[in-house]
Amino acid sequence: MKTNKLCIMRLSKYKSALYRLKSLGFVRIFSDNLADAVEVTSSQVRKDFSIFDISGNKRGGYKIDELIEKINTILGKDELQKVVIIGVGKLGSALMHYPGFEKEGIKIVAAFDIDALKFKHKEKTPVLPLEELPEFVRKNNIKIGIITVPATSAQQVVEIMLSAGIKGVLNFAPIQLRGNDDCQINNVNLEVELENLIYFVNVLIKTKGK
Amino acid sequence: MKTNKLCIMRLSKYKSALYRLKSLGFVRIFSDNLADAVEVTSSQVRKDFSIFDISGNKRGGYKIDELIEKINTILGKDELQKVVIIGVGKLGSALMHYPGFEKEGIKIVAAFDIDALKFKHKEKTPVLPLEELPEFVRKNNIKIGIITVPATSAQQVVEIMLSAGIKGVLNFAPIQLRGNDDCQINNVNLEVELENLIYFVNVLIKTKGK
DNA sequence: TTACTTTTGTGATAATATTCACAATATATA
DNA sequence: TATATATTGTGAATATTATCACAAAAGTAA
Ligand SMILES: NC(=O)c1ccc[n+]([C@@H]2O[C@H](COP(=O)([O-])OP(=O)(O)OC[C@H]3O[C@@H](n4cnc5c(N)ncnc54)[C@H](O)[C@@H]3O)[C@@H](O)[C@H]2O)c1
Ligand SMILES: NC(=O)c1ccc[n+]([C@@H]2O[C@H](COP(=O)([O-])OP(=O)(O)OC[C@H]3O[C@@H](n4cnc5c(N)ncnc54)[C@H](O)[C@@H]3O)[C@@H](O)[C@H]2O)c1
Repeated sequence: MKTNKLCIMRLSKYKSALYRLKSLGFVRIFSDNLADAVEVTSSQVRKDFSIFDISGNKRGGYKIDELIEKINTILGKDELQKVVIIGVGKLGSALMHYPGFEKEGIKIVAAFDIDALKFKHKEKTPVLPLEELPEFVRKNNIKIGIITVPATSAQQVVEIMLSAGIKGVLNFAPIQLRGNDDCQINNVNLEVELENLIYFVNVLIKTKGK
Repeated sequence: MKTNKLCIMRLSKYKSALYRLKSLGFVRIFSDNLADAVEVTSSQVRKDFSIFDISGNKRGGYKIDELIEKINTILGKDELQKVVIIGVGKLGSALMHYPGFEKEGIKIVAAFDIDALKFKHKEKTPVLPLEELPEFVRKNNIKIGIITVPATSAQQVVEIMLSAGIKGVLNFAPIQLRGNDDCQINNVNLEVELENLIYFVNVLIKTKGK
């Protein structure tokens, strides 16, 4: 079973589109419709599905409910995913209180900081001292953590997370983190995203000029 | 000149690594060092450079200052990039006040919302009514906008932006936006990012089990 | 029931992206 | 200055990803 990051991201997008289409009253769907919704080709959709042995009905398409369920299973969403956030600054607290994650079965169960002013032991999503992270992670069997600390602290934080047993990190600090083979580190680098956009807009403007 | 999105993103990362290496006292750099810093292969670095006719010295590597300048030129960073934000909620205001963009020559010059409670006409980065966006964009020759409104408003907002003359959109709403050939729309979908991470962590845990 | 149409599923093919490998050459060394 | 060595720059080779194209299957209509 060959998979790659882009393929998995497309699965997420298919799922999201399927929820929308379902709420619009659709019960069955064709690769064509999904392709439109996600802006890929229909053979891309079918190929992605075939990689995961998702099959529909020739001429009948796919049943939306079944499809959503299969994709959720592939994406490991059968159970609620518990996630912690490290760094409760501007970005961290925006993420912490974002209701969109819980709708997707992702629950921010706690956050950690080193600034005592940020601590909130009694909230439904507590903000705790960083020292308590290892114990919390072990007790609650947390696998995923989000890093929203300044770049200068990020490497140090990731090391604490790894030794606590975290297996997956989503890092927002604009710096390349060193991990190990036991842990998947993905980066969201918004400076890079903006620069990329600026580049392609410049290309666009130039090629339109002629 | 063949380019692709990943290659441009790597250029951004090289640049970021170069600033760091420079601050550490380096003056010259080899493809090998950069490769380490960005976690790619050294031939990837050299190939990326050769695509843009960036050349170094055989045996002498690259001069950091020249390299930074060349990459900045490619990325269109010779002049300050003015950007607007639409949607001053939790995420939008985090981005609006993030100093990291200005360091990279990206300036958030104004934000727009429909909620009168958010308006701030007198701040250095004003929050203005959405109706004023078209005029502001034209007067200030803005090319880039960031969408941080709820998914339900995003399509409507992007249409206003396009007709105002915006050429590039960074969209944080978890929905596929329709644009046109005159405009580059890039998406940052954090739900998708997290789901992706969860998938690969599950793969990791499974393969470690055996 | 049969002919016709639509859509899937997938091997073959094409396009893209990365790595290899090595000649060319700039610098260091003796 | 001559020799040794490290590093670039890039075609060729490989690997990865996406598209094509069509046989097979399933629904529809007559
Ligand atoms: N704010 C944005 O819009 C934005 C955009 C792009 C990238 N980022 C990146 O995201 C990260 C957070 O940005 P922010 O604007 O929220 O910063 P911030 O300064 O508002 O918040 C950082 C938080 O991390 C905490 N912290 C610092 N060191 C820590 C440590 N060792 N352990 C635990 N907590 C620690 C601080 O107490 C603070 O609460 C930064 O790396 C930044 O570069 C932010
Ligand atoms: N907060 C997060 O951490 C987070 C994470 C992932 C994705 N997102 C996405 O980012 C977007 C913003 O999230 P948020 O948490 O900041 O939401 P929010 O509700 O805090 O803020 C939304 C803002 O947009 C404004 N708005 C609504 N309709 C508008 C319109 N038509 N024109 C201009 N402004 C309008 C609202 O007045 C509000 O100020 C959403 O699409 C959300 O799905 C947010």
